[in-house]
Amino acid sequence: MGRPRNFNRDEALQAAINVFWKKGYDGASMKDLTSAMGINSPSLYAVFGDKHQLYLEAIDRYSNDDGCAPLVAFESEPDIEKAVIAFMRSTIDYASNHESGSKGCFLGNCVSTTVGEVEGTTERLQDAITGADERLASRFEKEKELGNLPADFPSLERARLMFDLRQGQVLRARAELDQDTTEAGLAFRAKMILAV
Amino acid sequence: MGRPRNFNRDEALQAAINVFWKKGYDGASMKDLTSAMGINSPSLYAVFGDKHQLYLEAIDRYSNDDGCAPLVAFESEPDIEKAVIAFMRSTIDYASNHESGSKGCFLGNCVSTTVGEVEGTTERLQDAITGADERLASRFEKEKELGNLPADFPSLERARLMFDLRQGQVLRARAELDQDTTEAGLAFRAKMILAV
DNA sequence: TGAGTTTTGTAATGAACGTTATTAAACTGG
DNA sequence: CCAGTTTAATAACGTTCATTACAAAACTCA
Repeated sequence: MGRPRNFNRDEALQAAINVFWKKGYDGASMKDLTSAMGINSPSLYAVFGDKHQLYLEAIDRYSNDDGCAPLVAFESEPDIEKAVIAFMRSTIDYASNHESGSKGCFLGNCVSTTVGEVEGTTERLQDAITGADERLASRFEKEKELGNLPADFPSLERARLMFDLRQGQVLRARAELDQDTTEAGLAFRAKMILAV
Repeated sequence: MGRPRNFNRDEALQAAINVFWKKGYDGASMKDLTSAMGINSPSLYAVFGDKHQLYLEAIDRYSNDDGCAPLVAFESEPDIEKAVIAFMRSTIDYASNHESGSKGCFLGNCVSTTVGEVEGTTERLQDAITGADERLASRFEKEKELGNLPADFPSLERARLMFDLRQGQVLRARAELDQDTTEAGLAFRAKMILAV
């Protein structure tokens, strides 16, 4: 069986992500996947291997793309305090208003459901978490060099703090709780993260 | 079909919780459930209705029992700062070393996988979250009355902060990341939560 | 002990699962 | 326009799913 010709592999993968995101690994049936991706099952097997490989590829793709939207927001705002707020606001927005209609964070769902259950997920998801920690921390380090943060600022510790807070916001979004409530107190959180 | 006589309903329900916790709603097969619960499927249907009702009952039971172990730890420690630390330490310990071998938090998994997908879960899980917020906040209010916290202390906001932090710790536990790393910086978090 | 009822175990149900063989269609180069 | 090859769709595979009918065993109370 050869590969299909005129279809967009990236779009199909994105569609698969949305299905896995909404229904989980076990909850997503091949029928759910193929109909969302606009291909038949033989094509899916030809292009992606099988359901399991497709899932791993979905994780990789999301990790390098959508998943780090808040990180990008954090890195592209020059002022560090505004950057922290941008990170959290982006998290909330992304987790509540994603175009696919899915709520929360795909990677967070993967952690909840497949670590220790589906082969190959643990390493990927651990890397995603520690990678985010380090990426946040490196921005803090840069600010220290610039003199915008004190020399004894514990970058990694605060990066983890920031990331942990994020998970609570994601949980509330996924539970479809009021988004405005979640936004309240955001300024204090930013100050706190940056406090010595 | 009548109800089985000599088996412990509570133990069976707890076993079901552990299966759902580890495998999720879709991932848990009736075979997984019945063999863990030590009953045959006809008995399960007689006692709990069906898989769906069993799941809802598992949520209720966990909400009123295991799920609030950190809340109890928080409420039973007299000193408020130590209480905050006790809450977080209990969270970490519970999420990493539960006797069942399951990692993270069952309710967190439920939110990730079944809100909007399995009927009856959304209200329950929303109540669990906001209920925890309020229970934490009420302790803060009590401390305010006692003069241990300033009169303008924003109890609910800090309760939410505390709960959100918890989710990050739970995520790391579920991802099987180093527990000690998660414990580091705990003292700062407590001070921060209580800061004006 | 023995009739009647309740509990337990087995087995069968139809549907849906992931996966693949097979057939039909579309495109290619000559 | 036709032979050869690549892509798409259908249909079938065996398995497992949640659920239930049914048969065997155990207990209750006389």
